[in-house]
Amino acid sequence: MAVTLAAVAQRAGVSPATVSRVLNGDYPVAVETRKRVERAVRELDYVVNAHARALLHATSGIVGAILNDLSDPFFALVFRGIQNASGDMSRLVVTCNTNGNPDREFTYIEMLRRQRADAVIIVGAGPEDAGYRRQLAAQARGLRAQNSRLVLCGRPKPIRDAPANVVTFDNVGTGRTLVEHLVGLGHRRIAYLGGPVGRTTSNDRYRGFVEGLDAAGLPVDEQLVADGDFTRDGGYAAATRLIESGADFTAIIGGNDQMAIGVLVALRDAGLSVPGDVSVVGFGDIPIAADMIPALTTVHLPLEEAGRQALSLAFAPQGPTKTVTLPHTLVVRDSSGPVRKQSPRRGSARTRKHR
Amino acid sequence: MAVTLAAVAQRAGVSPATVSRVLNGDYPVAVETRKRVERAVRELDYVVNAHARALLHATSGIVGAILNDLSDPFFALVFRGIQNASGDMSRLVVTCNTNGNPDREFTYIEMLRRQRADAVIIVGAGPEDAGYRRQLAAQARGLRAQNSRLVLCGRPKPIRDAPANVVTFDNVGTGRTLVEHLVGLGHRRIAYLGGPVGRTTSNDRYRGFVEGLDAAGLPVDEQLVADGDFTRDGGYAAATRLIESGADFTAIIGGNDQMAIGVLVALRDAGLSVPGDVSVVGFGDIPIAADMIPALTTVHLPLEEAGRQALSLAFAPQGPTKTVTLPHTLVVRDSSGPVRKQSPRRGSARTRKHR
DNA sequence: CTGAAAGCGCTTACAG
DNA sequence: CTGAAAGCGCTTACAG
Repeated sequence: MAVTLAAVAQRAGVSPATVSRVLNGDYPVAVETRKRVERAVRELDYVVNAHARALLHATSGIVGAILNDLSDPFFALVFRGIQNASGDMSRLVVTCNTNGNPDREFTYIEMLRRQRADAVIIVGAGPEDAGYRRQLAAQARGLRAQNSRLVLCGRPKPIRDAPANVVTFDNVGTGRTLVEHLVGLGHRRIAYLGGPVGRTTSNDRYRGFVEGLDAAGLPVDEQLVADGDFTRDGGYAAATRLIESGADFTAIIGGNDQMAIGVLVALRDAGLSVPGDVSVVGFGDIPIAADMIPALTTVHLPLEEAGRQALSLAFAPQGPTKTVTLPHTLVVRDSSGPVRKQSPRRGSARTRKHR
Repeated sequence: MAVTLAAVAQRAGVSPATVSRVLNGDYPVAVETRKRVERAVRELDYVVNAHARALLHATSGIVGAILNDLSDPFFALVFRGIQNASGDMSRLVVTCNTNGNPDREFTYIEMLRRQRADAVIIVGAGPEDAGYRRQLAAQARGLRAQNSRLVLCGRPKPIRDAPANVVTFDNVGTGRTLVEHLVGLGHRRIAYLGGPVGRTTSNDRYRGFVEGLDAAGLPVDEQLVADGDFTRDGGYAAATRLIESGADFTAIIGGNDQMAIGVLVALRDAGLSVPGDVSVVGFGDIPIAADMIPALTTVHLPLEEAGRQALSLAFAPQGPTKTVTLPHTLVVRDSSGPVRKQSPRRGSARTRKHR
């Protein structure tokens, strides 16, 4: 179907070996011959078959990135880091969206292994359950056996001795940081509208929340805690339910920035002011967070940097596995402020507005 | 290095042919034999080599998506449509970020051709210049010759007879629609802060702007027109320059939603109210547009649908090339309103706020 | 139901 | 500087 190297050889009147040498350019070929071959390549519009090559080299130049959803800014940013770091373009990055489904994750790993991918990077949280973790560790070993590697970006190793490199954040720490910030502002009744249950990131952030409360001598009020799905709409829904429950609170922590943005809108729709009536904070510091009104207080996570490091770990020389924990920083903006004396009331109108 | 089919055959005590048959499952194999083979596969953790397979089939199960930047919501949404449409997961989607660089685009097409990609989808605007268009058409023919295809998503064919399918929007129409909307609101001095110069989408939207003005009997005022780069920061910068120029205007059209959001923030920072002093509109209707304050009036583009259709065109049965133009709709929100009597003034405070 | 053999499109020692 | 030959890891007629 497609033009083959043999066809080029025939047209140029040389052997396939010679064509190959011209193409790869690292071998002496007579100038005349080279020219003839180059002309034949041009005339025939020959494009080398990467599969035939890969068969010889046992490497493919492909790296796989497995993520929940590329249209989520968290993943988009990490992915951009990955892409930029593999910037010389000699590599092709395959993206696999799992929508958080572990089965799809394994299917994709399998496909990537078939492609003899040079590395597989899994971005984002993973399930906490033991069965899943064992299976992932097995895949890590499989990849290693193929001379490929697994890098986890945004979650810890599934089991201690899994052959995988890790670049992640101190998610527990971020949760604690946010609580400290709010407590410092005088808040005592802090709601937590978290991410999907049973996943590493959600669990760790929530753990940090609990630890922070503990440290401040505050109890966890089940009424003020709900799970979500890391989406803007999920945040909106959870906040709406919280407001309608009549519960008493002066601050809300969203499981991530998108949820916090949903919370912001839900409060606005309910006629509550931020931070006058309720303070709102998130995790991540995605770009749009700063453009919200009020601008969102959040924990900055170096997402692009994480992607960049994940890629470089994927091609680092062999050696003992590494775990890199990237630092986070609290970014205080307008959505969090001192607690008010009374509980929030519908329809209150005080707003602080500036950037 | 990696486990081969031959190794499995040896361990199971059968021929390679038999192992292949068990793996592909479409051929009668004795139950006993099948079990032995399956066990060997499991014990050895055998994963078939996709390259060896591709060599036989002349197809790879790979589709390439070439886009400017996946962390731009426009592209992220289209890409999500592509991914979802190829949802059975038997295909791998390779993403290639070009950052708008045509050279990178061609490099990626070449790599995808080497991989014998089943299809290549290019998303977003392209340069208008003739040299580029000729080259792209040549690649389209090359792809066709390899039994692959090119789909253009968001731009027209480079030349009339290029063998490429197209799914796009009526960009000229969207520009006109926005002007009509603003003129209907009484605006006469409308600024246009457009996208990158020389690219199809920017040019078409601007053309629509000019046509709309024409239809309303209004002149184009060069003072009120500037180019940008389709980013939030670019919109912010362009709007800031416009404000500082002291020019007289009552509405701003951003080249896309991101630019419009930047414009919104710039106006806020300059103490101007939207839509009290200035109306702002954009193109695209990315999700966050509705969460801005004020919520952004924009032209809704069915981005995900475009991605979905692009993928399905990529695998549609052969035939004459198709061009699908998806409909757009004006979404009026809070950022546009009736024109005021006088010109905008710094520090005016009237705001309309609701959703 | 199973196996031996040819071949997919390349590259790379090996010879000359 | 150039070519013939073997081989990468699979699948698929062809035989039996």
